Amino acid sequence: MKISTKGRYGLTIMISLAKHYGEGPIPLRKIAAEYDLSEAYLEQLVGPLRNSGLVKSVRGAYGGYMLTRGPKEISAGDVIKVLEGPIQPVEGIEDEAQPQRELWIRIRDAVKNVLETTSIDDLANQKDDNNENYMFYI
Amino acid sequence: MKISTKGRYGLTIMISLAKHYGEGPIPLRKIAAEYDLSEAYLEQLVGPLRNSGLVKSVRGAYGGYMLTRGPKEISAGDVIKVLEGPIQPVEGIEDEAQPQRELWIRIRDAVKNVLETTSIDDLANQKDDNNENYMFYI
DNA sequence: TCCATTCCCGACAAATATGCTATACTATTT
DNA sequence: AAATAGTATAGCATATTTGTCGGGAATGGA
Repeated sequence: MKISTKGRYGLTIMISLAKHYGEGPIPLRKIAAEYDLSEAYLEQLVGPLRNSGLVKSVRGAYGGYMLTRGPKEISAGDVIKVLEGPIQPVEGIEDEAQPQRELWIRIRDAVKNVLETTSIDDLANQKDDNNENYMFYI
Repeated sequence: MKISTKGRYGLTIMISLAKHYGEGPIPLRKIAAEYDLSEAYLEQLVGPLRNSGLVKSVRGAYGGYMLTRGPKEISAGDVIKVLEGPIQPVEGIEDEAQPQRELWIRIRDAVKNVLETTSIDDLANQKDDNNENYMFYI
């Protein structure tokens, strides 16, 4: 049970955009350099973020990405959902009454609650530091 | 962010043992048949459970596995931790003050709380049914 | 107009994880 | 001794993860 770099880097992008909110488009090159990540990989991750409407892009020189809403209006769950898949299982959990059902629901709801009540703005205003490359195991 | 069959089948084993608690050793063959799972695969999963002291084995004819403690004294977290990896990240989260740090801690604590307050006995006394093979996405 | 910058798109690939199967044991009970 | 059952290890097909690479297309500035 883990959150992969996909979700983590995705949050990194969103947090960086939140920090520069209102400053116009921010290029991925800058974010990649700032956090020492692969720009090409970030490009892959930002695709879904754009398609889901969390960020918008400006092409060309001096282009980049920017949040479509204020950092307070975007939750960590919005980002994780797009990059790591749905928080709620697509099928099975509602109709199947397996013994573990109650446990999965409890866990899902607990995680959901945290993800939905934590905004990108909250995270952007944490103390900043470098971005380690380890996998986070829950 | 998902829980794989490893953790799910592991819980299935533990729940089955909880249901037959006090009846002596239960062979994996029986559990595998009851839930229509591969016995050989369950054998792989029960290894870590034995090594971590959650179950003990009795070899030979009429042998099998049994819980080392009462079902109320074993939490879902005990099982998940063994099969899916540590709930707490091994390194990094404490000393690295990355922006997401607070979020990971909040999620970890929320999940941890659910896993630790839900006992195997709780799950064994849920309404029983078959065990679907889908992946559970959080 | 040309060019550097930047987003956009799709293919590919190495590494790891998942979900098993198979084999060959060893230990214990009857 | 034979049957039952656990133990250990290896292999393997598939999927996912974590990227890389190459080529476009749009844009702004010189």
